[in-house]
Amino acid sequence: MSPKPATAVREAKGLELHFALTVDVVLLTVRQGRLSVLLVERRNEPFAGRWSLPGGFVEPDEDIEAAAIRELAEETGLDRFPPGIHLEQLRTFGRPGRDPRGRTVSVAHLAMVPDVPLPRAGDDAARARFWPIEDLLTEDAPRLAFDHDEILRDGVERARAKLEYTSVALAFVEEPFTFGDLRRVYEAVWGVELDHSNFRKKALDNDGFVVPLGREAPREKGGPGGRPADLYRRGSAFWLERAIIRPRGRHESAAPPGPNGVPR
Amino acid sequence: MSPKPATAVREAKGLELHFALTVDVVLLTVRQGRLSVLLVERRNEPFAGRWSLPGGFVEPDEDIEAAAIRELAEETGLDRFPPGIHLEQLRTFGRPGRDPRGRTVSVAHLAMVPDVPLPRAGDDAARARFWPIEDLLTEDAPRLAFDHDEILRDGVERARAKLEYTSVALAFVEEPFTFGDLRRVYEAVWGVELDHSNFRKKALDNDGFVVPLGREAPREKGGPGGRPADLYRRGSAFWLERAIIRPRGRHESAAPPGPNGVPR
DNA sequence: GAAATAGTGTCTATAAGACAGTATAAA
DNA sequence: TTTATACTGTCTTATAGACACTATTTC
Repeated sequence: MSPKPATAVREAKGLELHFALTVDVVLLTVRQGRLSVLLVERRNEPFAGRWSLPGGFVEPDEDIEAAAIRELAEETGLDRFPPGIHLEQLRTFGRPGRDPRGRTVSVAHLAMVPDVPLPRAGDDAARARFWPIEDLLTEDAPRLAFDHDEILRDGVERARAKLEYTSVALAFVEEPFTFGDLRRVYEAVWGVELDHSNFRKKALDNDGFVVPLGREAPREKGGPGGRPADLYRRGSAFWLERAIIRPRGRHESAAPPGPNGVPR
Repeated sequence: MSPKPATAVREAKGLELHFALTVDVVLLTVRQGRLSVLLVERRNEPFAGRWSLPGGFVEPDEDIEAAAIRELAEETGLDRFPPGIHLEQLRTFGRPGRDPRGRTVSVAHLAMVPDVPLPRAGDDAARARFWPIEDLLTEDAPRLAFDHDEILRDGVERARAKLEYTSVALAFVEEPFTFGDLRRVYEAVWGVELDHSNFRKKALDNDGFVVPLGREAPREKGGPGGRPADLYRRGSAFWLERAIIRPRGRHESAAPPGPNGVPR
């Protein structure tokens, strides 16, 4: 089915077009051992000068996911997505009043990428940079534009949970990678230290998670010493047969009740 | 912040309102030992006469979740939600062309309720009834309106997964309930048989999952015999400390790749 | 009595976690 | 040599699953 022009849509019988639709993206990466998110400094009102998640309006005949990819490219210069990138819908935020300009509904996305080069600022963003999560989810952190603080918290929690039972951690590393690389991803996202030996055992217990390349990584000169590590590439499995569970309380606490008085 | 009238919204600077916004609800329940979903027969075009998920347009100044609750009430007569009901966002569907009338974006929701009385048809729906899931997810099942087949599959899979690591199964039972009641919920949603003894052990291992009431249920006359069961009510925990895992392959298979070539 | 359902306990296989020991590199 | 990292194996404990046994009801 081909999309209709906006004029035809507007005149369609019984269809009232009251909403502006946007996409926002929580783009996570691991840099220098810290889970970080890409933020852009807003150039225009509302919230000019405030930091926000990259995003923008969906075009009238554009698919939602395509809009998320396009906005990432326009605002950050990430115009060619690295292989293995993960992109999924997070949740849709549509509280009346969340945008002072009027009724906008935002489909939030979660993306995970390897440690890519620093993005350049695009048309809509004055500046774009990665922020360590630990510098944002505190009391005295800068408040983000719109309801992006809430979206960011949702995205981080989704990522932390999803590392347990899927292979999305692989989206954070570039091939080939070592078990050390992969373990440091888990440690950065979860903010914990993991036992080398047990981590390897659990990862290898999951068929199709990682594939050994049978070679050894040369150590970088100037770095620390140590035995060269075996190299791996991403396997084909998405769901892990045996979850790699976070140490301690697997889920921190009970979720806050939603508007209906029900935990989400 | 108070919502603005639609006219003000439409004239807001730089805000083009190209989208109609709808909500759809996958309302699940367990009836006669079978996981079932509420469907309504459409009265109006498009897809008049086809079965669809209950749902409809979000009003210009209405919160999205409130719209989901309102539509359920209007279309099904479920105007007073039973206590313990669960309602959460599922995913947003916005492919251009999914609604032949023009560009509509639907925020799909997942709801779980106890075995409530048969709903009555409302204004927008000719008929409303519960359909067993097993009669819908097969090859020769009736095709639902719009992309509701896909939404339904998403909702059922979400519910099946969420029974493992949260207490949402409690949304399917009325208080007080027995371990037999609760076990039959898991069996119906997962389509498996569970060992009585081990199920009880695992449920009781989770603090705050269920609370014993210290009384015994009288057996119904006319039914099968058996020792009267202890009664329980819902506990306060939402996340389960120790997941109650499905037998066999916990996740059936790898997810199909999304538009970006990446599993969701 | 038989059949059905509920509650309790026990045994075994497996998985999780702690940790010791060996291997190979840089400085 | 010391330090740092990687790989391998072992031991203990915890959990999962199978299943036996008892308890209390209907028919």
